[in-house]
Amino acid sequence: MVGTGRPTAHERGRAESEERGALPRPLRERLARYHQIATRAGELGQATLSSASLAGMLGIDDTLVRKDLAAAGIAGRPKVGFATRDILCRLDDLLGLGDSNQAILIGCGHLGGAILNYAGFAKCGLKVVGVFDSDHAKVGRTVGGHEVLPMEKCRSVIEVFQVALAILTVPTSAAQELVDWLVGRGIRAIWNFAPVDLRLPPGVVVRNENLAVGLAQLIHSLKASRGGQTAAAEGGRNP
Amino acid sequence: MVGTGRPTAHERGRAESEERGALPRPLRERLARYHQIATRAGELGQATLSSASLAGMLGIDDTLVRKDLAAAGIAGRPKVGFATRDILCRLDDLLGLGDSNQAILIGCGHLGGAILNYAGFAKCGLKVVGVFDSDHAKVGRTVGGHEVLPMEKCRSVIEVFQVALAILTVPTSAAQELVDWLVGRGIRAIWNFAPVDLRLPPGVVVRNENLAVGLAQLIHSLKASRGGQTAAAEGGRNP
DNA sequence: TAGATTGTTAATCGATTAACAATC
DNA sequence: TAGATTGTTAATCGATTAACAATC
Repeated sequence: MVGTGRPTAHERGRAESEERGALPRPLRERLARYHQIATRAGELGQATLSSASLAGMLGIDDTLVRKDLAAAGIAGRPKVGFATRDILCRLDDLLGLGDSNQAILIGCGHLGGAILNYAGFAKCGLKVVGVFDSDHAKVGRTVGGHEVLPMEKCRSVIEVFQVALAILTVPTSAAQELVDWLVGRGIRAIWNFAPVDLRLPPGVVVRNENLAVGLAQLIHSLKASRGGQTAAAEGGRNP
Repeated sequence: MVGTGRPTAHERGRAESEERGALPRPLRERLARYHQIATRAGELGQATLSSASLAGMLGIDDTLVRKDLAAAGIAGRPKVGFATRDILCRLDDLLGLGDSNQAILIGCGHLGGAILNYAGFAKCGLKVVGVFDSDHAKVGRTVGGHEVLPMEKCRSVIEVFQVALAILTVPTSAAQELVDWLVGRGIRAIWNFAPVDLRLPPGVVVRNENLAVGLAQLIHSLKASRGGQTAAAEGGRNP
């Protein structure tokens, strides 16, 4: 940066996103999708994937796929394609999915229970080491193989396991206060399912899943396409 | 379009997204968020919202907020801000959330049950008129106030209620085949929670919620921010 | 009035696509 | 070889921001 004035929004944005090798968000989202497709292809015994086939599945240009994979450091072979194994290994590494990612889940309602019962997140290295609820009526139950613990034990679990990631499936009204407390205890990443945009201090990352916003967009697409022939695929991104 | 060649990808994309007033995706996502914030502000008795306060909550530039609201046809008043009621009414109308949006839900597992038990989607006008599962052991149960029906009855429910929207909470392996069938029965929009990118004919819209992709991105952000001071908010968008 | 806020145009920037070369 | 596919540079495009005018 040159000059003495305060940094512009562009300068701030760039400084934040470029440190420590963070990827631009659109690229990162596509990489996560390539990873998912490659996982399935691997299970089906498919040894290679062409940029055209990946592009077809995502509804994007095949040039973009090649650019993305090149940016991720994955090389293909002309006339053959990209090795499924290369894609998986490199993206596991780049996205950090190979490690064991320990997490706690707070709020053991229907959605919390659904997440605990879904086995697929293990492919991202997710390992839930504690499940909590402030409702003492729920404490002691077993959900998805996890015993529900009282909130009083949350602090020590975070410390003992050095947990960095918290999954929040609590009511909207409780979310912001809880997040502030969690950040104070050392939590560095929040997967938030409450329909509210949480504000966080620098150094903490959040993903607001916000299903209601997704539904609103889908409904708009539906209305807009009525009578037309719009073929639109809505992705699953969360800002 | 000029010339006789086949349309370029740009031309195709433009033709698809501009017909019948569909909004660019990033804009539409922000509009859905403004709607959500305005709903909450209204419940709290807040009569006006400034572009700066909206921008602060979403972590974006306030100029962008004013541009967005202007694009939506919402006018503000200097020194006062935008009327909460104006935002709500206009976005209800523009996004199509004011109408009753009838839907069916297929796949009554944990996630399906969580969706049926969440009241917040009613704010988007969502009304579930049928819940189905191919597992006969689940048929007859009541979930979130809905009786689970056998798949055999799905066809007639779609026809009788003229349902356009289907919520899919079925296993990945069943998703594509089921979607093909639903489209044949008249379904025009799919809210898909299976971690797979469904392919659809023109005229049908999909939103792939794909939580695993969201988790993968959050984990990457966490790793990338380690040691740094990255303040990143992940949105909840789905391509 | 002065000041705060909206409204709008021009500039900038990042992401995507087109064109084409390189390679197996 | 011929052909299919990857790799890369330049052009394009859309979205965002900066600058500033307008308004209450």
